[in-house]
Amino acid sequence: MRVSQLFTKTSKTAPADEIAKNARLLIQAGYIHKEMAGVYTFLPLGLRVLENICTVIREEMNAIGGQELKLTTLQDPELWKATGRWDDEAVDVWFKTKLKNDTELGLGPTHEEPLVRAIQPFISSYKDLPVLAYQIQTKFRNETRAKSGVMRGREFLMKDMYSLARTEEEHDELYEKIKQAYYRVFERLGIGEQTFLTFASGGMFSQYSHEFQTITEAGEDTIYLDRAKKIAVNEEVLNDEVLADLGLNRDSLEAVQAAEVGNIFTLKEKFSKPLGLTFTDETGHEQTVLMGCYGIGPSRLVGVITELMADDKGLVWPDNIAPFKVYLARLGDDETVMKAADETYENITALGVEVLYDDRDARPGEKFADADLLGIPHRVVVSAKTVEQGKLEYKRRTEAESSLVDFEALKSLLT
RNA sequence: CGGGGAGUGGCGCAGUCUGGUAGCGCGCGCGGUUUGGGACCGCGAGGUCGCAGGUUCGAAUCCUGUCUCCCCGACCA
Repeated sequence: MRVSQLFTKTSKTAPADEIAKNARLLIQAGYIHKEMAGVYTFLPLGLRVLENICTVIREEMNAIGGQELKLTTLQDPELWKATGRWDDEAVDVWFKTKLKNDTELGLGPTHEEPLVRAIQPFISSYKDLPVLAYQIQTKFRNETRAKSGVMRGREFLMKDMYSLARTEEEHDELYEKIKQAYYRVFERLGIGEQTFLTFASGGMFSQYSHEFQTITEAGEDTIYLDRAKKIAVNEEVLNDEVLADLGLNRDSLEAVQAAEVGNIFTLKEKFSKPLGLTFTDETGHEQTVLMGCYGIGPSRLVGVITELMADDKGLVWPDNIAPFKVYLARLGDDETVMKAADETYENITALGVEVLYDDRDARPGEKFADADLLGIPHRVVVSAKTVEQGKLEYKRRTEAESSLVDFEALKSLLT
């Protein structure tokens, strides 16, 4: 992609009405556009990052046998009345609307009910189980206060997986398998080091749920962390009984701010029972399916990764989720430089590496500043100097010094 | 929802207290000089001053109402 063709531009100033670092930088760099409070458009560069995150998640969900589907955004009140969750008292974040004929509808804040109803016709025997089904879908939640940029929106993207098991043992196995997949996801997204399994409230059906909390000042939760054991306890469930149960010592805990990037829940029969999701077991008896649900917020992750990695020059993306891997800056417009830069663009692209080629008639400082602000992990410069020496200038976003390399060396740095 | 702050060209801001018909920087267009960390000169385009009502000869400025945005708190299935 040529910068001259990209319709977004960077700005020298951050928006005045945002305080959250993630929103300020993502808007300044042209990754997102704020539509309303808590509602953000993903522009081309931002969408690439979001899609790259989704790709990592999909690969890991598919690797453990997850089957992707897409549930609807519009929700049928009758379905939710069956589980008692249509009532605003029970779920206070509903966006509700109406059909022309006055029938009420909702915009899905989560999807347990519709998932159960969509899958129910296909589950009748123990032979049909277990199942892992997931989707990546826009959720709508009427938060009283949106905040923290893309980390807490009213409209946001979520990956939600649902497990359907025959027995508690089977459920536990699935739960553990998904937990391990989550570790791999956060590892691949470059936040594995800062992300901790955290014990949180399990609701009515299990003692705990597990959150994946990433340490960042921008986070909304306070967690108590045992770094050596690599586990944490959410402030909301912290008490002596819980600590004893988890084998943790209060003195070895460290209180830190963290952002919830994933949450896994045991649901047991909470939704399957009222909605009649049952199967016939080996002995011919009807049993209720045991469920679990497992969420990751890709759009929130864009914000969390920004908060965690950005520096004073702008965004910083890990290789595998960057919108482009290489920022190719052409300095000068001599014919030889133009030709060399065009060739370099083609050569790197031919390696299967995505390049953002700054072919603009702009001064070096502006190109370097944009390369930094956009957070592209590798920068390559073609100029009269490099052409003269038959080399390319290479620098990582996170390093201060550049070096001259030949194409073969560059190739090994990029692949 | 309670408390606090703010809405003025695309972006960042001044002007509001003390009413007199809107200004600066960036960006944008044209011309020229420039070219290794956001260059410079000249010319130019661009604004219902959030919205509605009121006071006044006259309102960005005063009054009333309303909408929106941000922050703190509460809330977070």
